[in-house]
Formats: sequence, structure tokens, C-alpha cells
Amino acid sequence: MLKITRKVEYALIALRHMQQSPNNSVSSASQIASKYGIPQHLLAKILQQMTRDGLIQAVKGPTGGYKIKADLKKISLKDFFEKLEGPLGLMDCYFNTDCLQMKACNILSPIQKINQNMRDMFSKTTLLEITQ
Amino acid sequence: MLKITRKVEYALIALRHMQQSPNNSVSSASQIASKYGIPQHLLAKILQQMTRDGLIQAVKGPTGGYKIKADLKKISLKDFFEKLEGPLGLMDCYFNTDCLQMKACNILSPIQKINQNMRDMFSKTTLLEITQ
DNA sequence: GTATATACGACAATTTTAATCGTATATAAA
DNA sequence: TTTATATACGATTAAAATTGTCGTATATAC
Repeated sequence: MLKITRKVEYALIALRHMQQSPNNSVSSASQIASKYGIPQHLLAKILQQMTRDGLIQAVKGPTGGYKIKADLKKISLKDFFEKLEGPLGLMDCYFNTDCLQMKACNILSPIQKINQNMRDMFSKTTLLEITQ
Repeated sequence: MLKITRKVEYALIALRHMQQSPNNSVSSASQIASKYGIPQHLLAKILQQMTRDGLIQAVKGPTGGYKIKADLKKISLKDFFEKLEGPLGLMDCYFNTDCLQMKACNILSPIQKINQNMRDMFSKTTLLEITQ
């Protein structure tokens, strides 16, 4: 419960690795994967998604790889999480309104408050703070 | 990702229900289950655990049920979560030290900070605030 | 050309969560 | 004292989400 996924974990590790790459030179998926013990194909897929999301930039071909593209201090952890995993909420009913028990539910408004607290917390931290 | 479990959700619903019960009279598992559309046996098991945890008190036999026992304003949401689901952390490495990638991991200390933020947040909210 | 990289969808395995089932025990009430 | 209804609790199954693998296509440096 209340765990981040390996997908997000791997993405953070890769981002920090790139952040520390001298002169923002590219790192390949296989380099990163072997250094941190991450399944290579899995990491590749995650890096591809981050590329689509505009966080990093891909360079194809041999000597290719990935490097950071976005300004990490302008991206909150909340935005990062939501790019990778979709809407961020303790319960689905925070976004979905099709819960059948909606009428009977007695904890909706308390949950909404905690949700908001959590979202605020992750909104206040930037990706740069995490990766540098 | 970052979701609470149904177990915790059901527990909160039941607690709030008991909180609103006039004169702290007992509520049976089946009453609560049918009112909120929760599988009865599952709720029963959760209520039994809350009884063991000292949150509520059980009364056996017909006309029996459960009522609140603990002082809810003295119990934080963090304690409640941990009673039901164990240690609260974004990643297992917050508590387990047997991660094989520990040496190579480059996001350990950033993650620890976020973890602490999250734990602080849930420590500041009491169960009473949620259920009343 | 060839080797090495990204791109991407389909599929499989694993793990976690959710739910069910069976049986035992306690007790209020007829 | 019998019966119905409640809690107690472990075993098992089902469902869902996560994690990982595979195959194939495309780009490009050398």
C-alpha cells in the first residue's frame, strides 16, 4: 500500500544517472540497466515513454542513447508520477465518479482532503531536487 | 500506485459508521457490510483485526457487534495504516536493508526524504479528523 | 554491410490484493 | 436446553495489477 512502482523507481534512477552524466552526454539503456541491475528491455520501454513525454531525448544508432531534455526544476514530482502512472490519488473515486457505493460512502470528503494533502506534497518537490 | 487498499478503505468506513452510532451502541459486521456494499466475510475479518489491535471492542452473540474502544484523537492516520498494513514507505528499502542493488542505488537518500515527508503528513492527521 | 542503438506491441510470469469457504466458539432469547 | 445469530480465524481461491520477456522493425555510426 502507498508504494511507488518499479517503473517509477527505474525512471528516477535513470534520470538521476543522466543528470550526473558529464556534459549531458547520452547514456544507453543497456549501460544504465547493467549498472543498476535493471532488466534491460524493461528499462528501454520506460525510457521510450519518458521520451514521448518530453522528459528526455533519444539518439538512435550506435553511440546513441538518452539524455535529459526537460528542465527538471520546472517539473514537480506529482507531474512526473502522473506522466508515468496516470492520475495520482489514494482512491480511484478521487477521479472516477462511477463508484457504485458513491451514495452510501461515508468517507468521501475526508479522503478528498487527504488526497489533496498528498497531491500538494508531491507538487512542492521538483524532479531536480530528487535527481541532483 | 500510491493507493490505499480496500482493507483500509473498509476499515475507515466501518470506523466512521461506528463513530456516528448513537450512544456508541454496537454495530454488527453484517449491518455495516450491507449498508455500504462490502463483502460481509471480508469486513468481518477486518473488524476482527481491528479488535486485536485495540481500536474497537467486540461483543459476541446475537445482538452483538463492534463498537469503538480507542480514543481516536490519539491515533494518527500513520499508526492506523501501519496497524492494518504494516510499515509505511514508498519503497520497501525504507525498512528492508536487503536490497541487492543497495550499493549501486543512486536514489536512496532522495527517496528517504520523500518517505519522511509522507510519514509526517500522515502522522499529523488523527483518526478522529477522518471519521467525524 | 554490419553491429548496435531506439521503438513498440504482444504476451507471459509473478506478486499482491480481494474475496470466499469452512469450522469453531460465544451468547441472547425462545 | 435448543436455536439463531454473532464473532474468531485459518485455508484456499479468484482477480487484478505489476513486472518482465520476446519478436520484429527502424535508424545510423563505422
